[in-house]
Amino acid sequence: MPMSWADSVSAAENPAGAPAKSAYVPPHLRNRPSTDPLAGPAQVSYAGAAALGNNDHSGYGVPNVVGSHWSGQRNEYQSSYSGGGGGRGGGGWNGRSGGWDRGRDREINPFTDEDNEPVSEQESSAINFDAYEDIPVETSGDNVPPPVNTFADIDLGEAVNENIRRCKYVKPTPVQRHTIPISLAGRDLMACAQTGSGKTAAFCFPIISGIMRGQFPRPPRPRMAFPLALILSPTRELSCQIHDEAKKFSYQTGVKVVVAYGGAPINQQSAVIRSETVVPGSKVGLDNLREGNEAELGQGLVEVGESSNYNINEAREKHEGQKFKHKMGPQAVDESLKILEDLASKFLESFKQWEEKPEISQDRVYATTVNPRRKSIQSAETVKANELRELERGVHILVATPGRLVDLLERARVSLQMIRYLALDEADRMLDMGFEPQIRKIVQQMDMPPPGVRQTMLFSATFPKEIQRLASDFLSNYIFLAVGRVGSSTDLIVQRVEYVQETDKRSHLMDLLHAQRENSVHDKQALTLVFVETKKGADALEHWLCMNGFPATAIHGDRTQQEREYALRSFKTGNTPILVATDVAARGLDIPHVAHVVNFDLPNDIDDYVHRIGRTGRAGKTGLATAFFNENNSSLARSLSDLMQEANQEVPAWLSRFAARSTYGGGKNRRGGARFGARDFRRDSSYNRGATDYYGGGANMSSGYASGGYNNTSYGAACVTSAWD
DNA sequence: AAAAAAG
Repeated sequence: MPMSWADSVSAAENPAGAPAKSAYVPPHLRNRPSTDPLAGPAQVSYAGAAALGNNDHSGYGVPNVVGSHWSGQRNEYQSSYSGGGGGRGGGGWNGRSGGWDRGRDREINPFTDEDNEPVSEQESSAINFDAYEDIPVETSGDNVPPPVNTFADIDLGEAVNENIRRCKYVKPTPVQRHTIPISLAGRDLMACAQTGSGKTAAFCFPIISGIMRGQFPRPPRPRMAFPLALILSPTRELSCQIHDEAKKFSYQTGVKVVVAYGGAPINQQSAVIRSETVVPGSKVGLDNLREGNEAELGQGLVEVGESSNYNINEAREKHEGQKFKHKMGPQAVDESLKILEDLASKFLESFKQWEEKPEISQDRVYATTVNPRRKSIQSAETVKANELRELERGVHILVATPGRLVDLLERARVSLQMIRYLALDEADRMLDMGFEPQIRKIVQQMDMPPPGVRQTMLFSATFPKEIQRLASDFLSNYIFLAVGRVGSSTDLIVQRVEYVQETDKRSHLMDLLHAQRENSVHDKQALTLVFVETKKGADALEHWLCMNGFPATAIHGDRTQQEREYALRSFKTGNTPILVATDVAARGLDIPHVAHVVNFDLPNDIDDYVHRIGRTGRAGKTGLATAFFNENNSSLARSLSDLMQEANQEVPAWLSRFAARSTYGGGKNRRGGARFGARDFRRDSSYNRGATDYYGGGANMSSGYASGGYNNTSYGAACVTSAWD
């Protein structure tokens, strides 16, 4: 067997004796259930797959079992990269003992912090699983691995199975049933499935499981992150959501997930400093400093002296006790102050750089934080520093938005040369005009292994043909999978179109909201999501609604990240049950209990419409989608009326007339037929003309749960809702 | 034309 691309890279980068040749396992050989379990703890040099062969989960729930998961061979490399396994003596975060281990042993349990009240028996039994019984699934491609019926049929490893149980996932969703075997077989995938169909788990499970069992070359450089898997998504909120999910799925597996995105800091990023500007001699505000999620400093202030002296004792005097948000023992305070010390010295270092070298240097992160004109350091950059630090401490799965990732790549803080898994969520958006150059840069122009070496999975609810063509550049002998739209035959989402002149929209909306208020007196949780076309429009409508006594908030891309997250949280919790949004909220976001989506302004693209209304009717619950239509939307008339017809919705006569009058403009031909978001473009005659019948198998149809074996009694489990997200 | 994504 010739040396693979990855082998040659790791061999070149790893002259120091990492067993590169035996370390790389090609995708088609990975994840074999028959893999010698002994290979786990003994040989894993990077991913720490101890959990695989570790069926007794004595470590679970017992925080201080040192090394139960990272008990693989210790060596200097592992110590310096990921903080090492032992904790005592060796390595640790930033050379201090206990950094990484502390984080691992006290890995926060993502399953306990659910802010939602538990789902009652009654409510959960109301979840309409029957709606999914007949979801059609279409696959095409070469040698498609057969779907599985239960999680038990899939060998994801005991640690992942445990997390599936903790998530209360009873059985795989249709997209999971098909996708997981495909990705476990190492195959590339283009999957067309509605958000809320369980696709995040569908690509996370195989990635996590693969990382746990795989053997990978060691990261060649200590100050650079070498993720094994990359998950890209088009908005910050969606990246966060994926990160949160992935944390659950990887809990206690030793697989480390990091999220990177732009904008203001949030808690999920491990250490967050907020300070507007930092000037020598002034105070550095530290807020919400977190290390391994176990220590939190609130509103602390640290002096940064002009003389470059940072007096840790002074800081201790100031901060011990009262100023911490959460009470921490002296040891925790001690550790936190070490963190402060480290941060402060980095600040000072950056000041030196500024003084000595006003030019911004590319690879010196802190240098770029300096604004020579204002003689200050900008706060956004301090965030980046923390994200970087998190990355430096080791990452297996990186979840990111494209802009920030490009930034990290240009700064050479992240290398993609060890990527084995690439997942694009909302792939059609990622490959449209706005994003495509960045995605191409990331996937094709940096150091990511090519298709065939890495495994690539693309997911979206919609997949226009042109986008499929673009996307096929990123894939190798892929399988196309289309899961029928939920609600297509079951009317889970009732779609209504109303003719409303531009000037009447507000009063019309008010009527809707009034009616809804009356109907849902006893159901305070009925949330309404109102989509508008512009950011300005979102601000204006929010203001108008508030003026008129409706509890509304708004989200759009011109708001700060803090505002965006605040709005989303406030909406989710029902504090402000009306959310006015631009398309930033159209895709992928999982907001339970959205009862009504109002297209105050219709989008110009029918696919955007599909994504927007997909925010309701989730998890088998019914939802309502109302659209305001007028002459300005005539280009959408045809595709909208076709879509509604396909979904067995009532199409008003006036809309049909609009449709008949207009040419096919605003939308694309929905080639997929009534029940799919798209079909494999390779099956189009234009593509296959003259070619051998490579995909000769054609489409394989299978009806969702036709082959049974399901235990219907288990459908009513609590929190099953989230299995679909 | 607008929105999103880096600052």
